[in-house]
Amino acid sequence: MLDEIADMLDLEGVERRFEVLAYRKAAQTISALQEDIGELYKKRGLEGLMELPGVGKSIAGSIEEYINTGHMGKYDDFKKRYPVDFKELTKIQGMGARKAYKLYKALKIRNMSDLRKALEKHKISKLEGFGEQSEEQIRKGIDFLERSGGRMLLGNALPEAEAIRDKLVASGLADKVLICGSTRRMRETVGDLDILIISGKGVKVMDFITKMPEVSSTIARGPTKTSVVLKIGLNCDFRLVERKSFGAAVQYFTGNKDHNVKVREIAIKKKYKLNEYGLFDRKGKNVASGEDEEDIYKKLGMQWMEPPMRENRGEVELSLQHKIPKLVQLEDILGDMHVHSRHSGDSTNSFEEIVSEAKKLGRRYAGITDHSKSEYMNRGLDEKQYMKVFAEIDKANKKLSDFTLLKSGEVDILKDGSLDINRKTLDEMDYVLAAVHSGLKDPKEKMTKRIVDALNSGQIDILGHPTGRLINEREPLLADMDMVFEAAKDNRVAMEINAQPSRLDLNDENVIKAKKYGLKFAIDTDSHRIGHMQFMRYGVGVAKRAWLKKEDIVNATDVGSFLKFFKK
DNA sequence: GCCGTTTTCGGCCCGACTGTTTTCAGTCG
Repeated sequence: MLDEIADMLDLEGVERRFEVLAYRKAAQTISALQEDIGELYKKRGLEGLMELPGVGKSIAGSIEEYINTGHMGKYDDFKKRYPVDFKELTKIQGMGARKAYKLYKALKIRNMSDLRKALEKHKISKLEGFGEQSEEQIRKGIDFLERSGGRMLLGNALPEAEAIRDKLVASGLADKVLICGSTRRMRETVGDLDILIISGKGVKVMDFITKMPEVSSTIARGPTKTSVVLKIGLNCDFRLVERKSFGAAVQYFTGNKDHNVKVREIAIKKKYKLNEYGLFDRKGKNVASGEDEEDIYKKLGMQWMEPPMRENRGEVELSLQHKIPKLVQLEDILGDMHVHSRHSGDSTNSFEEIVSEAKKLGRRYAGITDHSKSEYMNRGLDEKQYMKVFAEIDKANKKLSDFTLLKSGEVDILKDGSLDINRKTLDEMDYVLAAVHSGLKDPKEKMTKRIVDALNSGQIDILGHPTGRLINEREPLLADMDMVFEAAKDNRVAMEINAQPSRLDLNDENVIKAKKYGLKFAIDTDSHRIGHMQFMRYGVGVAKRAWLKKEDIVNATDVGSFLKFFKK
């Protein structure tokens, strides 16, 4: 709502542009909040709200009003004047509030369905300020939205699943609860949640589930299976089995489908039958212990593997040969090479906060990677400012005995393939992380040359979020990844696996490809807030899906070995 | 509308890019 108020304020004219900024900032703070804002208000009242950065008396008042009454007067008033679904329409790439409002004024378009009708009649291209290409772009934007629609980021789905699991366990009604499906396989997006339960109190469990505050409606409800729609807009299937079937059920509900088909074929060859209740011989006798997934695989002559491998990408064959690799684990990650600090504009983290959180998470070093000067919006650093930050890092390190802060920067790769920070300053960095942030729509040839030139400069150690994609929001940049990986190999540049849930960049498929070139990887959180440092598990998920081992990861070693790797 | 303090007002980010124009508006980051 605050974001939409900002949209509508924006339409009021330039003189209100600072109010727009204020509302945007408040909206951002609240959406990044770990805690539910209703809970915060309950605990700390209006004062608690006003302590949030960017939330002052007026906005806090609006939030309070909304929590207490379900309405926000300011929002409602604006909506009367601008009866347009900006939230929906601005999801279309290239469509902002102004264009949306123009469409409303000219064609009375209020929402997506109005817009579709206008597109069908080719009305858009005839409007002043719009043309054939604009119409086509809008059409493409809607297509993209639809293609990505329905699947939720793992980073949103997994915490929701965990919260539900924890409540079920805490209720005392369930003996065992396990999150299965694509969530367990750590897919980057999740179509629905699958939660498996062992309980002797089936009816009570299902009662409990359908009354959970997370649930908005019930689709189906039976003694062993209940399907609900969650308030976050995701379906969730609950499946209840007996203890003796748990292992088989976990295997079955974890998938994926193709993997399961293969495993079942193996069962048939061995004259067994595998279903979600167990592994049975011809006489119908359960031959696996059943309580444990590993035993199912073992009885089939297979080696158990972690769920992220189960995508039928050759893991079944490997498992039959007992050659499943030992995958990198979250605990192996000792450093976080991409952390923003308060020295540039889009983060508020102090060194003290970063160190304390990193230590809590078992890390032993972290690289400070504030934006470089081309990121005007984020008040990126110039050479002089970097040197100042480095001096502060030196100072901070003197006080640290069991942790090391490293000097780095998230340096911009400019349109001509050069870096926007001079060599002298880059040489002062312990390692250089570079990334493309602008001109993301460059044609393939140009973009490839740009990145390859940058890699060939010999000044880069880690290529940050190499494809620039934002899941469900922005397509990856066009570049010939084979040429990029080749150049990275020649220059000993590691690829980042950016663990931000909306990035996961490189993704699993690109990691598999890059690994064939013998490249190494840095799994980084790209933290802009302290809470982001916990995103590491999503990056490790990508690594596991690409079968990476500890040796493949440059930050799964001590700080000395990490630095040695990049010595050129 | 928020914030910090050189504190109760003045400042708040701004250039690139696109598609539309023919000098710019809108969007993005």
